[in-house]
Amino acid sequence: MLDLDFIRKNPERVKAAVSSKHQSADVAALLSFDERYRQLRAERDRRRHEQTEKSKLVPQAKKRGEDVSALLAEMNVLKDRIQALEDEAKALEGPIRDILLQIPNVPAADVPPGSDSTGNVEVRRWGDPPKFSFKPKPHWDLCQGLGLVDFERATKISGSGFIVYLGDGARLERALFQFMLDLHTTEHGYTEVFPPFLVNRASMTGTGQLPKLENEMYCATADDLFLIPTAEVPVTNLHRDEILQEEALPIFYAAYSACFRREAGAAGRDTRGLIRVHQFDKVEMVKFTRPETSYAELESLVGNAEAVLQRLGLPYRVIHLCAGDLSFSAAKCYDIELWAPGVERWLEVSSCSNFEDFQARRMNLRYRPSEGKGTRFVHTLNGSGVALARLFIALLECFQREDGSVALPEVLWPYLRGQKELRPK
RNA sequence: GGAGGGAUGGCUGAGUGGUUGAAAGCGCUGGUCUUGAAAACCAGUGUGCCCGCAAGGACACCGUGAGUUCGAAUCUCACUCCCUCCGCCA
Repeated sequence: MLDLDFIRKNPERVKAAVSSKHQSADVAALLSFDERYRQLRAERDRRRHEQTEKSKLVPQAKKRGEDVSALLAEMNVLKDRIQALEDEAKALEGPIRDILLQIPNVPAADVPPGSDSTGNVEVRRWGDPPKFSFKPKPHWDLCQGLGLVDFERATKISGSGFIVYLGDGARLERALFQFMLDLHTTEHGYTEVFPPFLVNRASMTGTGQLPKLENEMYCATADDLFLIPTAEVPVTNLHRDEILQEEALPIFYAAYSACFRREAGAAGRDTRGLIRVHQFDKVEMVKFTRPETSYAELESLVGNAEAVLQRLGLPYRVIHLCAGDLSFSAAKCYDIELWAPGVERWLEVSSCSNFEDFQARRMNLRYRPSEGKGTRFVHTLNGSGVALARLFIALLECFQREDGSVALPEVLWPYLRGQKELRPK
């Protein structure tokens, strides 16, 4: 959420951000509610002051044996007046907060203009797409031939969009996220976290999934808990409602989690294979930083995600998202896409974002500067490091051989008890 | 699931209707003293929000939300969380 004072002073910039992110929050209404709210509060505060002063007279008068009934009558009128002011102000708090929660973050100054993905800018590429002397197969054929996945039974036990990994498939999945976690925790300075996969409403609101994306998430209604769409939610909320010491910053966490998404708006898209599924595995990186360093930290965060792909030897490109393609909470975001030669598509496997103080404000996460007074909001960042299923796809499709076998990258061998390739059984 | 107990500032802990945002101690920061440190002593030390250029001032906050009262940390109700014991359980 944005600073209300910032909105008061920059209404046009905020309105521009709302429309560039295709949102519909009513900034003008917010400002008029806010104006009225402050009037009411000021009046109430004056009456309260009066009340406090007068209430002190009661015991004094009683002590002198005076009749206090006139004073009490006066106080009763005052009390009703305060109550009325209070009620009217309270009634405005809900609408103010509702609108505030619906206003998206303002894109950073260097974010490219543009209203959709066509405005995105490719920043760099790494690696060459593999050349094949045969027509590379899509991953679902490779999975079939190698016996890695059982799509039919997954549908039977859960429904479409769910995956059962079997045998080498299950081992490869586990090897991949274990490799990624090890890389980030041993070489990139992240502390490993294993979070809950169900979180409460306050956590979902803190990172910005709620109130807008309620329909995108699986909800355990009996307990009002949500299945996490990404480990970003539990991990970023670790420090919700805290005041950190400046010396504690920056904090880096890396977490594996399963991720659950209803994909309600994407029904019918990418129905085949592993491209778009309701449950997938992901290693997520989360950073808490001082405001001054957050953009430098965003660059190194992207680098940490790229390191995963470089070690695996998978070609990718980094995309700087334009304003219109930026998510609700992000101020700046890079996507990393892997080339998947079987399906002949670039697949998004990472999204690295700086939220500046947008999430911190929602979750009331601050730090105390070692110099100077008061508190400041921390900056939060996160990035996939990286998302499975799609990584799994690219790996199979890039390293496939004509006979249907798949070569495994050397960095994974230790995680697979020395196994160097996947062979049809 | 059953039965009890509890929630106060960074921490410990007092406070059961009236200048209590809150005693005391610890911790922390600055100062005095000291060659330096410790000890001792002195001073300071929550957050939010509004008004103000500022100095400063007002208001709110004692788990959360309602209520009683002229006045609530203190009384009432609901909820949440934590602790202890019993039962159940991977």
